Amino acid sequence: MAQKYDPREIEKRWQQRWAADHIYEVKEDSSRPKFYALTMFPYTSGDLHIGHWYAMAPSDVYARFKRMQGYNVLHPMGFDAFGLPAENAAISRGIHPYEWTMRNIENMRRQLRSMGAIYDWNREVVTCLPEYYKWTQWFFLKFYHAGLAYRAKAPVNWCPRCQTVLANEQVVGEGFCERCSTPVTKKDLEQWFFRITKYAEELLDHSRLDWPERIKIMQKNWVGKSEGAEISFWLERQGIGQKEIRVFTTRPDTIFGVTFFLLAPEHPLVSQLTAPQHKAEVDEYIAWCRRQTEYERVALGREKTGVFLGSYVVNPLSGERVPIWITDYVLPSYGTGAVMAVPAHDERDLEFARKFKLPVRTVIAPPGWTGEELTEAYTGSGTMVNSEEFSGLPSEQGYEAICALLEKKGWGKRTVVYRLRDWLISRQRYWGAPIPIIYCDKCGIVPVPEKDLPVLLPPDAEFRPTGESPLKYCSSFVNTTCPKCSRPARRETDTMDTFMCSSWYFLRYTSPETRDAPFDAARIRYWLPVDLYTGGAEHAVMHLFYARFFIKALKDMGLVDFDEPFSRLFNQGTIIYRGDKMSKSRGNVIAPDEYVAKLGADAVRGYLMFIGPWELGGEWNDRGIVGISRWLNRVWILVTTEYASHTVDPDAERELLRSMHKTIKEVTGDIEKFRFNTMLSSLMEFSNYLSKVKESGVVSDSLWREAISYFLLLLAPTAPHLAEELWDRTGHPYSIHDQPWPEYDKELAKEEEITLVIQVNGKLRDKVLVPVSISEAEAKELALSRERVKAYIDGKKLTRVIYVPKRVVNIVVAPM
RNA sequence: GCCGAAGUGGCGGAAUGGUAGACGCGACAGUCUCAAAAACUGUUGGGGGGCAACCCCCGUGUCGGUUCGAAUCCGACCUUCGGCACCA
Repeated sequence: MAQKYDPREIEKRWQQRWAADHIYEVKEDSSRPKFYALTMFPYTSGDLHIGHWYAMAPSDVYARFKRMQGYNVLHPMGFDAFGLPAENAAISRGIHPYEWTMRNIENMRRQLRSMGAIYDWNREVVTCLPEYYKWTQWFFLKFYHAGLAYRAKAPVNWCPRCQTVLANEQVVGEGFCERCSTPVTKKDLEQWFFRITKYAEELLDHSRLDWPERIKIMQKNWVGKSEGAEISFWLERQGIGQKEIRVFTTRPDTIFGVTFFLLAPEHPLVSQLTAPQHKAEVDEYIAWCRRQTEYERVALGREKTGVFLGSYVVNPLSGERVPIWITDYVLPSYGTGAVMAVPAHDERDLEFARKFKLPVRTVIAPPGWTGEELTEAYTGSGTMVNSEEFSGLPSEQGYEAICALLEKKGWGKRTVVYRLRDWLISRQRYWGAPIPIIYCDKCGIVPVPEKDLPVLLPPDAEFRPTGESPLKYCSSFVNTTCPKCSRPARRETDTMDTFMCSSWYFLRYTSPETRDAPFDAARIRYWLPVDLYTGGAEHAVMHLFYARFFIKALKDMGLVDFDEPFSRLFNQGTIIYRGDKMSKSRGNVIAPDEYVAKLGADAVRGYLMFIGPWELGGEWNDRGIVGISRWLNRVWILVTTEYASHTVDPDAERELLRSMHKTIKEVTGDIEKFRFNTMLSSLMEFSNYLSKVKESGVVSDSLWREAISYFLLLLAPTAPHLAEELWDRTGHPYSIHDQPWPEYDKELAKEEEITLVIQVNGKLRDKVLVPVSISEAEAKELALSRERVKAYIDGKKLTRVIYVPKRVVNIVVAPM
């Protein structure tokens, strides 16, 4: 009696053997082409759920496939280990973040091992360990010395009740504190920034990247490039040290339609431009704005607000005097924080004008305009009117003419503005890499010397229930001496955004043991850039964007010789369970462990890939997985029970060879396209077919053995344990995972006969099996002579006969 | 509001200009069994006709169009999901 398929026993045994033999250890090898297949590393939340497996199992299949194709494949794994949840655990449960994180890593490593991936654990990277974050700090210093890091005041999320800074993730719903549900406000603090805006233009260039179109579009929108002009409006009032205020506009051609002028409430000239009799009202408005939450301020469909300052600017082209207002819809951080308002041609300005009864003047005539008042803002192009000497020009020409005039007179210039802001990397938290800066009363801002790195997190910090940064109150950490003058000094207590850690982890995988540098330069040259990066689309504009910036900056510093980290990007979809994205906080996670224990990792891997196209994600279904499990079981029986050849039928042999080569072709193509669902369908069809062949026993023993071994090779990336076991049991040398990927023979894969479909007026009327070699004339003649077709064409006029080789004959008839 | 993706049996999905529903789940029927489960075999889009082998009509979110032929291409719309959102 044959042994039963016991995935638990098989998987454990092979995982141990592979580990003992180090078969997945990766060495640099210049004789083979390299392939760096990277999967986004997980955050150390504690448990991997099925969503993580959905990201990791198919990418492991792809990496295994490349490996069998002869590439030297680096497919590493590590842990994104700094971050807020660890600190929250410390506050609520009294566990130190380090302990909480390391315990979680322990468990996640166990889960990852059970998946049977080709991760080389010698290359593991953990971002919260000093040997890693030392280099995160080192990079900070590099950026600092390159002039890419600076300190500035910036608003942070502030909970007035907890008296503490909140990270964006701690602001929940419509702008409330996660802990006490108080509306969150803004508070200005000195913080560290990275000058990512310096790379805005370069970051727009995706031309050499094989990335999904939608991610590129999201990044483009994030950069938000706008071309326009900067124009100076003259200040009427003298004696305030400045004669003009500059605005940015994308529509200089509408300048004759300016009927009022807007400043952000935060604009530095507001107080000087406020007339005494308006001061009280202006102060009150500014105070009101400050009380607004970010969410309220930016909420759409909100009524426009603002106050008149009591002063005026002069339009440089028309010489017209227009009133200055302040309003919160003008953002201080975009453009110049000042706007020339053209209500006739801007929706927001029109709303504002209507609310405050300000004049509206049409200066761009829409096609067919006859001088009536516009009912809504016209933002398109048209003919310029009411624009002095520019009247009559098409607005596109007017744009150019006005820019030229402004530049000639020195009143303005063409310019480009980006929505992208500099990257705020300061976090007022404990569980992150400390920013290696010291403040000295005498020397000012002093970077920690490289030799003193890492600046270690103090293990004895106190975690307060309010969530205030423990570093701030940890005197052993804060108090230090100035590296320059040796006097008492204070350490920076902010830590770095975790996106800093994930901006370079893929470099560290190449040489995690390197002590004297963040990475080994020669190995970086060998492995980088990453050939294929896979992960969730939620990182489209944060992680992926920061990492690109990071690498571009390193390139300019001469630390690496490439300027894009990820040549190809692929986003898998999301696994849904009970109508929602799987997450711990939603309480709808499916743990892989019980399925692995019951049905085996191979079944879980297979089922996840069978759900549908990888990029679409899908709903986890408890019942669906048994289909894969049953199939693996049938494969087991197919291969482990003996084959008995009765007769050898050459036609059957040819048919088996054809089927085999067709399957190789399809499986190879599907993996390349990440179509793992149809890859599995092909494998199933082939195994179903093999079962039929086995029943009839019409092929030779040797051909049967060959077919089985090819089948196992194709199955190996998907079900690595089962394939290895069956490879072993069919007498092949260890290991199947060191075998070359099979190649198909075009000639053998070719069909000999095809089903020719015969249509009349596009409707299917008959089918006939014909040799592939059939000629067009033969096919047409055959189609017209078919009994069933005649019934539809007799008595009609034959107008055309269309032949599509190997597919269809369509007979077109018309009534007589 | 803008940008992007997607709508196909009871369900997941296949087919990206040429046989709609591959493969799998579920359901139904059968084999085995005292019985049940498991396993295996068969049937399974809807409607209609025939004793039958079979045959006909309809059918890929909606409405139009292009084409000999459309799930697939084009136009308008509806729905769902993701992202951005007062950026001058």
